[in-house]
Amino acid sequence: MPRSGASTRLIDVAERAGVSIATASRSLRGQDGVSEAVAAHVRQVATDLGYVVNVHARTLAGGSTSIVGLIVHEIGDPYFSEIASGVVHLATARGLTVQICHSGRDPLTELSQIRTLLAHGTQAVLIAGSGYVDPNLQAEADRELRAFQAAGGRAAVIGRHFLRTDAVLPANVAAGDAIAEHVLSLGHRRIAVAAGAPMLTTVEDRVAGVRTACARHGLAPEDVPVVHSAFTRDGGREAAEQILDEHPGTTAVLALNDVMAIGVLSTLRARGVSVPADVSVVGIDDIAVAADLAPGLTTVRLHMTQLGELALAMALKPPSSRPRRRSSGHELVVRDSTAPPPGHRG
Amino acid sequence: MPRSGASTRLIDVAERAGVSIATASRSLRGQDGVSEAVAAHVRQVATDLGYVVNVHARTLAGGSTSIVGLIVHEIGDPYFSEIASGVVHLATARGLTVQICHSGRDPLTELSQIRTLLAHGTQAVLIAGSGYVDPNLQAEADRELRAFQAAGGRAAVIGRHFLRTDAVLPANVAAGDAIAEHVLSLGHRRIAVAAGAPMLTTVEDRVAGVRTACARHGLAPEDVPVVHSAFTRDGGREAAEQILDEHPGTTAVLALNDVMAIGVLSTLRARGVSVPADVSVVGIDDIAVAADLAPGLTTVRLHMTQLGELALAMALKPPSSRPRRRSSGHELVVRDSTAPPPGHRG
DNA sequence: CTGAAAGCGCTTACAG
DNA sequence: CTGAAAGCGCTTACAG
Repeated sequence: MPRSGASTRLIDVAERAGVSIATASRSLRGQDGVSEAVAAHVRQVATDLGYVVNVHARTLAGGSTSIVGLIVHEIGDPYFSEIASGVVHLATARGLTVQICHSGRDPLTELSQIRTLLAHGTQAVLIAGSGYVDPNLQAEADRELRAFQAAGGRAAVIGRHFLRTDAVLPANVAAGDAIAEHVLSLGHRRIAVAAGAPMLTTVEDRVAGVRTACARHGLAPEDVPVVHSAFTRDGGREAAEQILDEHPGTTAVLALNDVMAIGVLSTLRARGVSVPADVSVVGIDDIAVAADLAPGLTTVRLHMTQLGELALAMALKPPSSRPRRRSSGHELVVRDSTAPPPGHRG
Repeated sequence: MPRSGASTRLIDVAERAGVSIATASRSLRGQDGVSEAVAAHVRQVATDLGYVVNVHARTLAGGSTSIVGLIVHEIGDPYFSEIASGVVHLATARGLTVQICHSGRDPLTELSQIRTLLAHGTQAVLIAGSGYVDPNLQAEADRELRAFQAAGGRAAVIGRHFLRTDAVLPANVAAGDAIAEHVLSLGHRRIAVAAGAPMLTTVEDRVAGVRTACARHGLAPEDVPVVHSAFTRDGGREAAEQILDEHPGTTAVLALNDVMAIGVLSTLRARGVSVPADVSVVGIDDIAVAADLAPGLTTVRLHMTQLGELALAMALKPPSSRPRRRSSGHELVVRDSTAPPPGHRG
């Protein structure tokens, strides 16, 4: 492994500058308690020698880390890669490095990733991705994060989690409401929902929003079938197949995220169902590619890049006595995948 | 900052297991020189206590690091998020954590990211994304990486770089050849290329492949205009506009990556040009969404996830005396965005 | 303002 | 097979 002994150490700088390592350390960190002349000299020597602090030694000795941990379900998923992009951009601007882990939407994996990040002495950990409906699933993670925060660490989540941390809350309920309201006001009454796993709070919240809008229009829960599948493109395919088979006559499919909507569109295309002439399709998130699908996907913009930036910004602020919560903006983006139902008189 | 004292330490495990920290350390690392019974007991205790090794202490003490650095142009770009996904998956399986940095396709930024990663004592650094046509742009980076590797660090790149490291070479020339050959054999002769910045070796190589195929079919370089723009979706839009304006009569647009192809499709749609009836469009990469565009994008599959895994796997092997090179597989994936040119007798 | 010294948590010769 | 001890490079009380 890279022997740090191979490179310049603080003691080399100190000796060359004719001071103690304590003084050298203080000079380099810009702490006061050192005469400016000495400090300047030390800094010059350090530059000449190409000195770079050993992060491990610094962290172990109690100095601050410059690492931020980010846990995502899967970095290949556009929702998460857009969040990650926001995090990395802000982190870079602040001189921080980002460590990325996969949770795979599994509470146990998530816990072990949290532990890894804490062991790496990250100064902040960010958890992107849905929480779990059953609070017990995150109880252990909550315990770890509280201890971490009690010791001065920082944490923030994106989504509704049962964790005592700062949180950025995507407008999931409002988004569910908005997509349902949109198709309802177009005249649709035979609506089906392509949803991710029911254990996810994101799914629960988006379904709740859909239900609210439906109720407003006089549709009972049993009138609107919800098909649960994986919260992925392939999950969307499966959900669409099930909807077509079990609920023929459906005129609008509400996919609870854009990647599922992509799967839904794929299945409809394969089955020769025209969108939006026969069936309207809606998503949520507005991932970058949503505008470029054909038909362009009607969806709700959740500003993932901003979500990521926001979460990191919160985590970097001094902690408040109680966890902060911030909601993200959201707006319905109407494109070409939705229209009035067939035979509808507009 | 997060005091690691807040969490379980090796000495806690050792005490609880009734052994010395030396024995505990050896047990946990699976080193021999410990009776299996003792080792098993220690491991059990560690698990019970939720012990996670402090990476900084381990590294400082001379153990190996468990961090891998990954430099990408931009994690929000599907090409890179798919590579990152492969890297993170393999890394997780090997008990490694991945640090991600953005290069922004800028040599200077890239250099500073390399420096940061080295200072963090990563055991390996992976550079994904194109190299630069001018070797001088990476001379300093090369120097740093050589020193790093001389000291036992590992490095690998994805793409053609002027760096003395292991390398995974995406089949860029072959891919360029394949897409050109495909449209040429469909009968197209009025072909234009939507390319990224000419300073990138990836662009240079893909253009070279295109030229080769064109030459085979009797087309001179001046017969095939190459429009350079940003290697992004918006770059694709701009390139397509320029092609439509300056080269009317073009029947096939070769976009040098899928995100540019998405931009090209977007512009064609906006301008009312039908794909593939009026104009055929091809991409390269086969990002996940390529299959779900409408029309489905004809492209060359480069297996980015595997590229990422491969690069990490190489970097994790013991170094060879001279840099290794591996080429990736590639295959033309014909979908619905290509057809014979208008009026062509098949 | 400056320095000697303890200690962060771990690994690895070196002894037993 | 097991343990006591040195040491990795740094930071930070604690003395001067």
